[in-house]
Amino acid sequence: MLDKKYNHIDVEKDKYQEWKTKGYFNSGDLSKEPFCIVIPPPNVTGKLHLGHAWDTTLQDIIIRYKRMNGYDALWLPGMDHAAIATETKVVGKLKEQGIKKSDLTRQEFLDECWKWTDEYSENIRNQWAKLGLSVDYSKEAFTLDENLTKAVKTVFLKLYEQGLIYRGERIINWDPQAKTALSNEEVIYKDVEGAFYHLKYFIEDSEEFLEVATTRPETLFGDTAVAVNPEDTRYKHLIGKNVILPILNKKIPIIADEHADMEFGTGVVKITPAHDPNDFEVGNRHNLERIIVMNEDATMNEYTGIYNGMDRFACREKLLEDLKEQDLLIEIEKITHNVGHSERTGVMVEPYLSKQWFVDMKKLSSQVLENQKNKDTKVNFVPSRFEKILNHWMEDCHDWCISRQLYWGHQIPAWYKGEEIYVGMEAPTEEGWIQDNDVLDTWFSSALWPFATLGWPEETDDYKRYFPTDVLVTGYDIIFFWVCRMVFQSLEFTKVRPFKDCLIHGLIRDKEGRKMSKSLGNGVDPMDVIEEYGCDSLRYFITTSSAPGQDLRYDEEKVKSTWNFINKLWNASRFVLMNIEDLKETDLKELNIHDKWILTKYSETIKKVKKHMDKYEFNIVGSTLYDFIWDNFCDKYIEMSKFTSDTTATKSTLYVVLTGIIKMLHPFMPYVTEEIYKMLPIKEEESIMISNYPKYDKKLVFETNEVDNALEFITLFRNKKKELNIKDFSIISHVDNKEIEVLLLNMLKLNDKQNNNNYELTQEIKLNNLHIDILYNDEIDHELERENLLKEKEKLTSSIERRKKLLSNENYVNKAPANVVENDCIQLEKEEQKLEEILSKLN
RNA sequence: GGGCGAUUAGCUCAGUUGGUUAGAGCAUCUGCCUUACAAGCAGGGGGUCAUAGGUUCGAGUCCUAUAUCGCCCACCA
Repeated sequence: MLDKKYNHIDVEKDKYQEWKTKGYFNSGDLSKEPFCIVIPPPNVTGKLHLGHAWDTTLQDIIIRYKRMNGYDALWLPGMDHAAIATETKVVGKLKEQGIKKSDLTRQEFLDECWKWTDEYSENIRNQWAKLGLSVDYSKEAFTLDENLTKAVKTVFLKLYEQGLIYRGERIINWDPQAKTALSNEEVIYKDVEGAFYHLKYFIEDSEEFLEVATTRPETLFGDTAVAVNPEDTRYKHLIGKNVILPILNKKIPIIADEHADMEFGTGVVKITPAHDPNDFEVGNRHNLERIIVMNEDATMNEYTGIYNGMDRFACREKLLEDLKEQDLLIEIEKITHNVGHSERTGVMVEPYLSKQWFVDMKKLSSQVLENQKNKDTKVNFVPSRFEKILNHWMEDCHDWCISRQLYWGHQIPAWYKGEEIYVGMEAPTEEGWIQDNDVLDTWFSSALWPFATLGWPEETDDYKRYFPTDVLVTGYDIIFFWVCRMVFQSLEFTKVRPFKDCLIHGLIRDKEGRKMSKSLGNGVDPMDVIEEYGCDSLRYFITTSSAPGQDLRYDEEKVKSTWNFINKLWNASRFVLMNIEDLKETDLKELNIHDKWILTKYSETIKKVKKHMDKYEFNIVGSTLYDFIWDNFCDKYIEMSKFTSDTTATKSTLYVVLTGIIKMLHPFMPYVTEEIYKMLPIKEEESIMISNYPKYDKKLVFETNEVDNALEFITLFRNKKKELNIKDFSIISHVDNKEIEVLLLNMLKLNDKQNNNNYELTQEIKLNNLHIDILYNDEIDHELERENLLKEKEKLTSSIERRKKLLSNENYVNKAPANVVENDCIQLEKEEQKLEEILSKLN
């Protein structure tokens, strides 16, 4: 016998281990049609948060659903080495132990990273288990695995051979703490308080000066020109002359370049080709020298004279003091401006001239745009609006800086000997070649994830069977980081899309709608939620509480209410199990009217649920099941079934519907549904996980009008009775249909109310063909009754008027769907009848 | 500057290709311990669907503006 209350701790105990041991998570049944999802590999940097719980639960729902629908479902798990993210963490951990990265050799440092990875990947696996995820561990991958490494090298080599990967000096985003280059996507722009520093650049052999405004005065050591707009009449005469660079007292030319905006500031801009991307372009156009003035850690270098060795910000302060002293500082104009920060270390990014590896994006991105025009081969975004993010990013993308000055990652397969470069799968055999020290951007390897994890570049059985994958599930925040890159790499190397569908979900927010973040301290640990409310509650809440693509506020009250729903299911199951203990086989031959009624609602529910499951509309599935289970099954059918629970038909119906319910809920709530399934007296499989999903069966669909009508009548009767405020009464039934009459008398508890005739008054209760009189003594408030009747009369009158008007409108009658118009007629008739009754009572 | 989303009950949100008088959870009010469940049951109340136009027989839904909030991208010497 089940406990009276659902206990999620007991229910969730040991089940995952059992499923895993029995091999239910494993794919590979070649007799079935394949279906594949690859997990977005979490970084091995920490623990999973609610966003992961959401993302992975969605995938688990899809994979369990497909498995139950007879597919060979492969959900391939894995993790990402997360180059800079992990390296930053490991550096931090070493720092706590008083060890600097530079104290270790490359290999020693990598050993530390592997230790970290082992520890954290085990944590993540434990969390996957806590979340009940049915991933196929036999296929688990890691971005630094041997075959992934091979894929990475192959891609690098092939792109290099095509000239789509090149090495060059460019202005890149430099993270001075991690001492590495970053891609544009790893830079986060934040509004910060800053200033425009207006400086005097004196014109050579003159008392006149140009007013130059800059937000980064410390870069002036790298100035190799000042630019004015060629059309700018204020300065035209100065073009070709020189100005004296403050502090260094060096002559630099005044040049004319479109880059100088006449409308902005003074119209004069200092040109620092080694420290600004626009200035770099200007420098190229005018053949200007590129002078780097900072070291890798953003301290000033020897080129800056007395400032050598100072941090960039300290230098700025001291420099401003010195400029002020020399009367070269005109004004400090406070502004807020957008400044780039490193996504991982949080420090201000320094635009910095550096020799790096880049991917030329022109061909790759145009392939994506071209492919998205073909509806048979494109990636289908769900919701479709997110396709715009992909297209937009592909239309306007800069070359991708892929080299990182880190240890943790795929070391770039390029070797140097003097000026020579060799790119290949293995080191050249001759002496004297030295491999590039740098590693690749972590997204370079994760871009290959969907096909590399399945064995590419080898034509493995898995690759042939499961690729392209069926659906990728991820948040909208990483479409341009990751989804875009998977798409263009896949198109280039496998010639097909990496996944047919791309299901996008939103971000998880706190109760006030703020992003969950460490700095706000408003993060919620999914493991805590699971502890308190159970995994099933969390999973159902998180996947059914928002429309596709919308953000979701985490609200503990709603998790609680989900727990209540599960408790409801639990108790309904308790009731059913108590009543079907002796059921040996189902027999739906001699059904009672209410059995037919629930079987019909059940069939409709299956149809609707499947339709929305197939469209990934889990919120609709959630509410459909909730309504069916709570309102129809529990509140109505179970109540009705109590009067026929000794019949095989009702027992069978209870069994069939409950079994179907738990199967449809299983993808959302794997644990409680398994627990209930195991207690069923008849079951097709030893686990619900491997049972068959319910199928819509026409034979279980019946005409249900009579019961629907009866249920409506029950509500009406209860209302009337309450209105009359009577305790003592009798009834006379005028119901013709015996089965319906029995149902009504049972449900309304009227069986012992039919024999007493000593009452003065009669209240008719009628609905369509149903009619029961209540006999009672006059205890009621006539005023109140009259008031209610008047209210109802008014309501009916206006509704009748509305309908009459509608129906007299030819346009409406001709153009609206027939069933809508027909329904209007029926309703109108009913309302008129009702109104007549009310009028007669009022007189 | 470009784009996207949101605006619906006190709160959090649904609302499918336009089709009855707009739904749910929580909260609230009334009455019930009816042997599956009081974390429950039976009933209520509560909404000019942000604003203004338009299309249509019919608009929460489609179109055009506007407002407020949020996000993304780009620019910012």
